[in-house]
Amino acid sequence: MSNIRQVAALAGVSVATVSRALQQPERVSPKTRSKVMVAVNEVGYKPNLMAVKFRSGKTHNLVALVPTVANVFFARVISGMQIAAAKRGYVILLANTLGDESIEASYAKMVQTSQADGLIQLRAHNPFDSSINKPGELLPMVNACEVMNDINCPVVTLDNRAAAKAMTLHLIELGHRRIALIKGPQSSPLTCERLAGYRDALNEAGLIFDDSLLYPGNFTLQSGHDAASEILTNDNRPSAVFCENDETAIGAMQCFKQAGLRIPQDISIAGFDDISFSAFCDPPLTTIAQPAEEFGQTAVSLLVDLLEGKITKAPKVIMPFELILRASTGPAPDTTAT
Amino acid sequence: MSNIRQVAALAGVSVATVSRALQQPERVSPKTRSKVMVAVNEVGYKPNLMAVKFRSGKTHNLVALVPTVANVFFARVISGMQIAAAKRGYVILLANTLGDESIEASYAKMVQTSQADGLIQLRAHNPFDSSINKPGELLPMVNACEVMNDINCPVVTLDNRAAAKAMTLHLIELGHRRIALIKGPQSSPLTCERLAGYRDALNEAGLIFDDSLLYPGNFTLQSGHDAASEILTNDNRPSAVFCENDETAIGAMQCFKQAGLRIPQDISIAGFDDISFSAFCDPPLTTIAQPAEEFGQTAVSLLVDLLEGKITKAPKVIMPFELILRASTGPAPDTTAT
DNA sequence: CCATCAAATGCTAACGGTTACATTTTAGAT
DNA sequence: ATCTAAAATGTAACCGTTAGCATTTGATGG
Repeated sequence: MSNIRQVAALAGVSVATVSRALQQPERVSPKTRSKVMVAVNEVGYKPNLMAVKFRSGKTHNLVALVPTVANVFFARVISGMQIAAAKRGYVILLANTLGDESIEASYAKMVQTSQADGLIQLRAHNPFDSSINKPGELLPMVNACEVMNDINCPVVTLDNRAAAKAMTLHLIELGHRRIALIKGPQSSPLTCERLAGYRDALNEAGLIFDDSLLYPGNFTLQSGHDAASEILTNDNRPSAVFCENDETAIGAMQCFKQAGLRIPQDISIAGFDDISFSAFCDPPLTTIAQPAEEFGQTAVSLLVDLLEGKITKAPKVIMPFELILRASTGPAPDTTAT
Repeated sequence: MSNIRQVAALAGVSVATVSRALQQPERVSPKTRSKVMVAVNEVGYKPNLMAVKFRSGKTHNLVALVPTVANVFFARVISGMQIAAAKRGYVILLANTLGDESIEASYAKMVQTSQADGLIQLRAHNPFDSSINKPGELLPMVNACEVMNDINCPVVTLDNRAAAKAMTLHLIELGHRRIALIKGPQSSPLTCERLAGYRDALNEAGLIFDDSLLYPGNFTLQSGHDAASEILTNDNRPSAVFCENDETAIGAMQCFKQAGLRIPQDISIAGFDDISFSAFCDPPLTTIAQPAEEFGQTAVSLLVDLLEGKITKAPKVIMPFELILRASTGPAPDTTAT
């Protein structure tokens, strides 16, 4: 591997001149510049960027803590992060943490060991150990999607409560009175927020909250399927099911259909996220669209701003959601009899 | 940010001793070691790994060129790469290339600029410029999933031709005589290999190959849906459709169902990849399971072996596939009449 | 008490760039 | 031709760590 000294020797100039010829060509005479370029090509010189990063103290790396890369929604977020990072000259170091705090901590340590400048966390948990805290300074981090409310860094999120309320109201307007909710993991704040929105809607419509209509889930296809078979055993079966994400809804949908129920004639199903598969279910799934790519882009953009000293206060960005009405939700069966 | 000199000063020893106390504790007396540890904790010393990497010339970073992170199959591969990389002390730098050769090239350059030690390419294209070629040396790269056959590096793949043949034979055994094929992108070798396997099966069964049964696709849900509506306009409609991946199959399935066809009674559908959604379709999708996570793990493992000089010849690893028979394929409609 | 040797520790030169500062060259004005 | 200022180039310190070699310390045996 050639280095700048070899180039300098070959071109018959000093290393400083080579460096300048490459970084600030206007500061070098055209003649020297071309001598240098010839030498560069001759030896196939490529600057060692590890040395540059070490010298400058800036790595231009960003760690992304993602609970599960294999989750379609997160995949879209990652995609957005990539785009924004590339645009601003940063690289994403992807960590598939499986929600494990020790894995998160080990990747967070990359920031403290100067391997990365900052971190994006998609889960509501501070991955840093306390040694990183500087009084009055923001953490070198952005918390997106599933966020903490008392964290000292920029935050990008969605009004999950309002979104869940909107969806529940949609089901209520269709005449549904008994609406099941298949929840996400207990530990996730998203689960609580969406549950709160669901309750808000019931309250507003004057419906009573019945916790026998709450079913556990964990955002996977299988958990949706399992919850659905539980629902089928309910003597007083709900006429609609709101699932806290699309995977759960798709899993549930399969179960209902295989049990011979028609969707939405016999039971309505709604999801959350609007992953690509949701538009290609049969019937297509009513859901809440989240701007997943924009989540990633905004998170990166805020983080870079923070790292480059362009912001000193931690903003809280609320992204918009959209109710996507498709064919999986319809009037409640008994509504017609009313 | 504290450095090793501050620790040394505080502990009253030389920097070399601090370094040794941390890297090879047995080479330092217990007394000194504890003095050093006290000082380390005192100043909150964390070694600057950028400096270490620069010094050692090894970054322990691996670039992964992934056509689309948002593709469920690739997401599984990435997950496998992560696991294997973490196990061997490497970090994955994820590049979402969108199949764009200039984006690939820009990330490949990270290897040549000492920002990464090696690269994993999931597409059949050499992302390096020729300057990296060393006579008689392997490229610092592993090519996985969709592979080139004349590339000077380890390769991890599946016998796509045999797999496609097996699936086609399965459909033929069910009595299907007219089997459509929804292809992947023209540019992908996978498309050709799977097509070849499809033809092999037809030949073996003595069926004639009819290229009006070939439909273009690009591995997306939408393209499956589009191809299916084309198929519906075919006067002599095929009784089975083999899709070159599961997304395509799921898109096609929706189209057929919405057109009132029953699956598999009216038309059989088969996919390729066995993504998680395939088991949760209605009906569940017959497909070819690929060991996606193992692809990623094996690729990383081979690459690390190569980088650490443990292999000098480029192996070609063929991963096993498995025919997963589910309910989306069944006897051909006219077979019953036979 | 000294010689010998091993263990422990220290000193310092790398690694490959960048950049502040010093020095030389060049061009323009007189 | 001479002076001056600007442009071009060179010199060397620096970033934080490691590791080879030199030196010191301490233990062992005679």
